[in-house]
Amino acid sequence: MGKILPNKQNNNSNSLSVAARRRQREREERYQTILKAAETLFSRDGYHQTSINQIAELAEVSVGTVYFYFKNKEDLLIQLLDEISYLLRKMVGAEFRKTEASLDGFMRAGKVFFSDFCRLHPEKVTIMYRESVGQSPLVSEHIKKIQDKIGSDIIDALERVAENTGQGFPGEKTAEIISTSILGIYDYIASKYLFSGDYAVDIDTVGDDAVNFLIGGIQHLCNLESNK
Amino acid sequence: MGKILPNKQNNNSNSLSVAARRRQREREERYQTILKAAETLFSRDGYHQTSINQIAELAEVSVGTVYFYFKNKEDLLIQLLDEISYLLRKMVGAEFRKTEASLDGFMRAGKVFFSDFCRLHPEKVTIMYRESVGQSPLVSEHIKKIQDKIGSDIIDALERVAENTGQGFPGEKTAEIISTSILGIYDYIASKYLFSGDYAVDIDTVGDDAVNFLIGGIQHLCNLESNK
Amino acid sequence: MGKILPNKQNNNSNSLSVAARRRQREREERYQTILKAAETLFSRDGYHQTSINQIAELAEVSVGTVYFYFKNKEDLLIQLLDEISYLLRKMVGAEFRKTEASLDGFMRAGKVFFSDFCRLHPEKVTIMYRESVGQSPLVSEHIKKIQDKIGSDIIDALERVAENTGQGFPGEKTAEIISTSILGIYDYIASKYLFSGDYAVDIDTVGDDAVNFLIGGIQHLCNLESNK
Amino acid sequence: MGKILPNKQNNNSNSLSVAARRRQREREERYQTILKAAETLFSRDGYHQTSINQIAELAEVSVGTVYFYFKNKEDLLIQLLDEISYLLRKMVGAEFRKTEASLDGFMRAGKVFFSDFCRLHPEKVTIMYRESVGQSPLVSEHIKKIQDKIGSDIIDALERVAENTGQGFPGEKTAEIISTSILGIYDYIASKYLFSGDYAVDIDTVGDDAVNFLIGGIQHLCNLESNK
DNA sequence: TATGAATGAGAGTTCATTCAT
DNA sequence: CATGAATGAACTCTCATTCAT
Repeated sequence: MGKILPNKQNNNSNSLSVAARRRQREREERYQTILKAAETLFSRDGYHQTSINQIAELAEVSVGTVYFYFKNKEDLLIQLLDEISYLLRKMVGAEFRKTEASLDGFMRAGKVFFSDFCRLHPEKVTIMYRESVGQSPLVSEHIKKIQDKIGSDIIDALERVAENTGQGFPGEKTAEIISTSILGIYDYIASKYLFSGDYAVDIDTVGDDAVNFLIGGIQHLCNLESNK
Repeated sequence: MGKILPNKQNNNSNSLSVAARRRQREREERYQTILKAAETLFSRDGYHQTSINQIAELAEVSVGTVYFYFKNKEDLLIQLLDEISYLLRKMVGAEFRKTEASLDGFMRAGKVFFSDFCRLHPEKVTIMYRESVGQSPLVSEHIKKIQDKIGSDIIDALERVAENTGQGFPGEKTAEIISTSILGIYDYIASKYLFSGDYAVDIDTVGDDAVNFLIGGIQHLCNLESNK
Repeated sequence: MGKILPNKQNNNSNSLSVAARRRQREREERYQTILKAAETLFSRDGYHQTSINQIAELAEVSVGTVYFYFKNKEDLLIQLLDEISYLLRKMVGAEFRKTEASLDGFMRAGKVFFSDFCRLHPEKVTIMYRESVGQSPLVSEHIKKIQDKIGSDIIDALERVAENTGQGFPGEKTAEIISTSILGIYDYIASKYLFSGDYAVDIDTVGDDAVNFLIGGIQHLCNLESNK
Repeated sequence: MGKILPNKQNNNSNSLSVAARRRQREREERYQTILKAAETLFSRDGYHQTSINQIAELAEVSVGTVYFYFKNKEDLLIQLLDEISYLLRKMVGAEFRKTEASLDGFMRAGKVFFSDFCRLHPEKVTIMYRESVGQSPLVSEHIKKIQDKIGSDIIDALERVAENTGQGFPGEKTAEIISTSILGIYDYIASKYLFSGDYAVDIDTVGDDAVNFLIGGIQHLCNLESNK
């Protein structure tokens, strides 16, 4: 993730001694252990209902150690959201890039989100979508940046598809609106069908319907025909 | 909203004395004053960043008075969400019922949401969509019920439209998925274009695009043709 | 109980109008209703766990009315303890006075306490013995007076018995010590066998043993022989 | 008392480092300091009249520290009662066991209670007997267990004495009733002559009379002759 | 680096008491 | 006399954060 650890030269050269390398490896493991503990608890109990003591306990380190690796509780959430959004963009983006920027790409990317990302990382989805709101200004600001980044991915994809098919967007903001709508659909569908135990449904089927819904929306707004 | 006030007979008969009626009216005013103060602060700073003391101060009452009218802080949020969702359903539902259960109805309902509800009650939208997540189990449970109610409204509307046009839904869960997607779109579009000061756009235009997007989604999933 | 009601002439003469007499009667009923409500709640939940609001609710009056009849919460407890101790002294003392100041009188008085007072008024016993400790200085002071009064009753009885039988007490404080011991026995036996649901025993049998125990104690200290 | 401190392995092995041992010792000292402060204030002002802030102030720690060592205010009282009852049982029981289970043992144990325990630890007696009633259900339950334990000690002693002297108890519950009566005597005598400043008497003399009183009671119920 | 005891501001909540009507 | 809404001081408890070891 390229996270630069505190007070540490990010020197990957092999000039480091064996001991130094071991220490660096251990540091990174600790960092991840703590982050994983936070992920587990934030997703299970929520950010505000989780205390640093609980995180330290689960990670089997002292509270002091948590504060050595992370500036404060907010930082812990921010780093977590960064990791999650990085993984999300990597997985979904990679799938889209396999196609030649077509609506089919949106379909495949959507399936990857519902069938792979949500299924493999339900806790990450919970945090991404549940702890992304109602936070302090500082965190809110950061979250907006993340969402803008993911939004940009979608807008870029939309524009390339439009270019490829020779179509355009009726309004200046249309691509952005579509992007925002898609994010809303992803969030609500994932939240409803993944975490509320009441719904015992096949996430694949649900994902298919949701993807078809948004494909329809795009076509309707842009007069595109699926090149599927 | 027909909220029954604490320790009060809900006696609407005119047998009440003048003094008693005045007191009851004052009680309801106080109740609304406090609720309004909570709305303002929750929407500006967020639920967790708002203290009961601040609410009392803004409402110009003592903390004790807040607790006279509301069981606790959670109750304050729940009553608020109830009032907001009641208003939302009333406004949007009334507009839909003006049509004869057609896709056009969805369009008009969507416009009412974006152009009327969001514009007139931006704070209510913030609370409805920002404080609806990451809360304690008790609140989460209540919120789920509210969302289910609104979701049911949409599903009912969808089914009546399908019936009217002689179409159907491909899958058992399709109507529910569409409903959930629409809620997601509403949430994200409203949140993005209403409260992030960066975007100075015409909410009407944005709303139009969003509504067209979801209309396209419905048609695509159900093979409906707009009877607009 | 001779409790003088607030701001009221304690005029029992028949010069009062019918209406005035009715009001006075109603006042006394209210007073008793509130006291009874307090008794019920204090005995069930304890003094500190009971609020004035609860008492008012159970008595079906407003909190203001409670404060009209009683100076404050402490006063409520004090009046209650006065009533209880008055009844206790009346019942037990009356029984003792039926005998000619003999050890037999102690026996009969003890039986009255266990078989009559405890059985008929378990809540009064709870309050008398459970709320008599751990209170504020003002209440503590009053309780000490009550206990001294009951203690004096016993000491008087002991001295009359000693006089009747020509015996004496070895030490200056002996009568007082016996009296205190008897009170301790009454308290603990009543508390253990009356209110802890675990013990399903015959209070009469238990009372008999307890009474015999204390009779033995008296004899041993004073070299008396039972004139039973 | 072998109280296990929070989050600590109860590792008594000498494998602990010097620093770790020092920290453990300091933790135990702090724990005792806070408990001692609570004892002082509870005994002087009563449990309900004492606030955590006062305890923290007297112990010269912060409120947070109090809550680091004790779960809550109730826990503080419970730990205190445990320590007191442990000491009481140890002192009185040790004295009784010096004799060969005779009435003389009861005498000596009684003297130890009045002359040693009460004189050395008047505050402990206050708490033991004044805060043992009128508490919340949770505390009440715990207190009942403690009293049952002490009661059992006495019953055991009584049964061994009866066995030694070839006597028996008239009823099934007699030993228990005697035990309860003795506890009542201890409580009332200690409370009256130790803490009510009005009585400046020799606790030894008072104790002697009280002990003789209960010895007489036992003999009378069991037809025992003192083997003194 | 790692620890974990200590901090203390601040939170939510209760409740005896008052007083205008 | 009776009401009950209003008060606000005081309480218990939490927890992010620090720092000496």
